[in-house]
Amino acid sequence: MSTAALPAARRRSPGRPVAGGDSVRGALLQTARDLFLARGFASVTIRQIASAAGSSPAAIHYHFGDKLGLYRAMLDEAVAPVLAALQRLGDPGRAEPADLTDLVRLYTRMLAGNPWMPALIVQEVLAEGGQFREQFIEHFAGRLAPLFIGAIRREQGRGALRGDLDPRLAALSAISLTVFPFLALPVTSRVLGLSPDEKAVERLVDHTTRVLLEGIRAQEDPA
Amino acid sequence: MSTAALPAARRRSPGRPVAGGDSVRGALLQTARDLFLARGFASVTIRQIASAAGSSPAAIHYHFGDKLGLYRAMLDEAVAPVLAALQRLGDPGRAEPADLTDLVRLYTRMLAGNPWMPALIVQEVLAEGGQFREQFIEHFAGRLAPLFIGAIRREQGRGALRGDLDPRLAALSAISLTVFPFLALPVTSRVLGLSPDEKAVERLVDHTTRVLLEGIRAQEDPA
DNA sequence: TGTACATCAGTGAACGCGCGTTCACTGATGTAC
DNA sequence: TGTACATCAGTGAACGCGCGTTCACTGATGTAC
Repeated sequence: MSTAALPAARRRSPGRPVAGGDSVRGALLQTARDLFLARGFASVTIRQIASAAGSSPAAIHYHFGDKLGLYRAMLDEAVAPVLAALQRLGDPGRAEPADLTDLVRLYTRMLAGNPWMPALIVQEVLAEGGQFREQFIEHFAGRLAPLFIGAIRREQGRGALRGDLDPRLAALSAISLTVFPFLALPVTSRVLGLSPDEKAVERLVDHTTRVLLEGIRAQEDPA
Repeated sequence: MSTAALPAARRRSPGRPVAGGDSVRGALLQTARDLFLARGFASVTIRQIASAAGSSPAAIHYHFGDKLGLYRAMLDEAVAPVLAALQRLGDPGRAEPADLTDLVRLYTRMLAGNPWMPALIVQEVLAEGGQFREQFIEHFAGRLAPLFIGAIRREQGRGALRGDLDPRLAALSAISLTVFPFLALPVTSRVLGLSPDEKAVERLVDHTTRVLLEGIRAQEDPA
């Protein structure tokens, strides 16, 4: 039984790898996303990432220059497709601007479909010193907020929402109801027994939109 | 002009300090709270804390054993008074159980009155690997959630809230509307122009309770 | 089509810095007699 | 009330580890002729 001296795993030998294999670069990016977003920039070492990706710290330097370079590349790659979708949504050339229900539904599905996003928001936007806050404000929040406020103002103008409603606070409520359940899932799954599966997400969307719309609509019987 | 050799600040000399001075221990705890909650455990070094508190790394070892010991002591001290207040609230011997409006108002004021709490929740509860998640669930969330659900069930039983409402989702909405605005302040202050001053907090409470209560109350005219 | 050479995509080992921690020491304070 | 001594509340300097980074090298691949 000579199990003792077995190499733990097939290690890549020195020299340029044969073509067609899976790229070290891609493995590093994916591993970096998992580890950085779960535990934060400072808590993760490049040795941990390299080892989990089956590579070496030097490969990180080769591809990304340094630790921060890897981090930024990971963020760019993760965020790009979501950013593109948002860009299309805010396009003023669209036939019909999105209404409040659409926005809540779309935002909720975006969060549900990209499980790394809540971690990104917590670690890199809301936490002080987060690397991504400025970009997030410029590209996400700064674009979404006007869409919410615009939708509220339009429906308020039609008399469908209370006239004394502050559109900024109403937008805040909409975003709170939409985003917080995903941020708080590690807690609510335990104290409220909530789960993130697809059926639960749809029930959440229905509940949220109903609470929001009932909560801000014009009263039929003003006292 | 012999400014070059001036000592940067009055430094404590070796030996036991004279009595009546402000304690190094207290200064370390307060500085640790500011730095740890703003930037996270791993990003802050004990040299930074010691230096900002006008002390030395060795003093941290003397009082708290190690870095984690300082961190735990800081958490305990910060959280103790809030925990005590919560304990009184959940006391079953109280004459009247808190209703939903009371709970939202109380929770909001707790967050507004302890500006370090949102940072604590983001850094140490919602972030993966947060040191405080278990304690938070046991002592805060695990106690608050039943109070919210209880209040909702009671008002539902009276027919004041929609009968088809899931009390767990309604509690989630209440907590979302209450907590998220404080977590998101670094972002909303810039994209929505919101401020955390006292007047704004009171307007927020009024808005939130109204949206919530209108959003979940029984319909006068069921279709 | 061969072939020589530059380039590419990495590796393994070493380096220096700064981190948490520890050590030997200091001098004011509390206490027993 | 003095005084001797133990204890307390720290300090400054040093230690070792592990971190991000760098260096010299390797061998497959692409390209010019």
